[in-house]
Amino acid sequence: MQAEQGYSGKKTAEIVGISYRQLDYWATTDLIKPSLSKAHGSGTRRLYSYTDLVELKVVKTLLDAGIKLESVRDVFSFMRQQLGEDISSANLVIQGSGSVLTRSGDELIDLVHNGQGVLNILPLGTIKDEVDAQIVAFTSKSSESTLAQAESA
Amino acid sequence: MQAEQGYSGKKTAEIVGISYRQLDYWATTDLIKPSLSKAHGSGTRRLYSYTDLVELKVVKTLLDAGIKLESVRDVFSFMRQQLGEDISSANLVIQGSGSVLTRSGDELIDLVHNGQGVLNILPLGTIKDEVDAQIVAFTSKSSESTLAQAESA
DNA sequence: CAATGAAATTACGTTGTTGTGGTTACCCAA
DNA sequence: TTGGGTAACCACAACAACGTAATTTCATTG
Repeated sequence: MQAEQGYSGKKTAEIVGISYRQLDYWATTDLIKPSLSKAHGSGTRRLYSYTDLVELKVVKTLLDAGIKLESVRDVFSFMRQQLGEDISSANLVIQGSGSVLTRSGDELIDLVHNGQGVLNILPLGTIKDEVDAQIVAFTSKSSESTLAQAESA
Repeated sequence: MQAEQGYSGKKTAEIVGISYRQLDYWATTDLIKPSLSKAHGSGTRRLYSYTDLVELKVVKTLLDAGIKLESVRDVFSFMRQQLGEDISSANLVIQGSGSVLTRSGDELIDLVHNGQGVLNILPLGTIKDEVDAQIVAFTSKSSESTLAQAESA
């Protein structure tokens, strides 16, 4: 038996807390596509990676905060490049046109102090924690699998 | 001849930088209605106050920042009470469900530091300045009228 | 008072993001 | 190999937030 080879569409939607319709729509409209295995017709299966889960959760969080999906699309055009490793301590800051990833708290405070337009601040550490919690909650029944394994996807 | 008795619909839209359709839609759907004179049928005129202009500019700024109008409606349910006098130094902070007005910068920093969910920060001083600038720009031709008079509306 | 310009109203179309439900086609187990 | 389950796909409806273009009705000027 293989270890978790990623997350199915249905399980992904459950973990992230979105509807399957949303997951599907976002995939077909090129917002977030499954990086492990893309669909190629009816009957085929999508396979999402752990990083995909985090990105999807970011989308959901922004939507819950009242941001339009259209704006979320813009954010991800930028964020996809920067989103490398230690997201945990970073903050995503959206300023009208562009977006920034701040590593230290000081950077963030500077932005807030100088702030001219609207600032939108999203702590990524919290996002990751929530995803981890939901993974544990939904994978507990499926026997053997540690979080460490899950995140390596 | 009377001094500026408020702002007409068309002039208001120009000053704030929105379409007349938006102004109309927001009025008929009870987001922001003209406080000096409401419409009561075709041919009648709406009359907006200076405070109305600032509120409208807040709406536009939030829209430009990618916030859904539906969320803006929620914000104004709250903000309408607090929006009294010295807005200039205040910041509007939106946190998922509710909103807060911070007077000092320290309050704001605290919120950012503790921040769990998504924070949306809007400096109201800038808004007021922009409205003032546009009032001057559009009222210059209409002869006599100082900004002090305009703000007293 | 009548005409005219302007502003509110109405009507219809559009677009993006879903919900719902049916259809197709693959994957896997028996 | 052959079903059966399931996941992707498709079609349609709905809704909010407008754009655009008549159309009504007032306010004001001559």
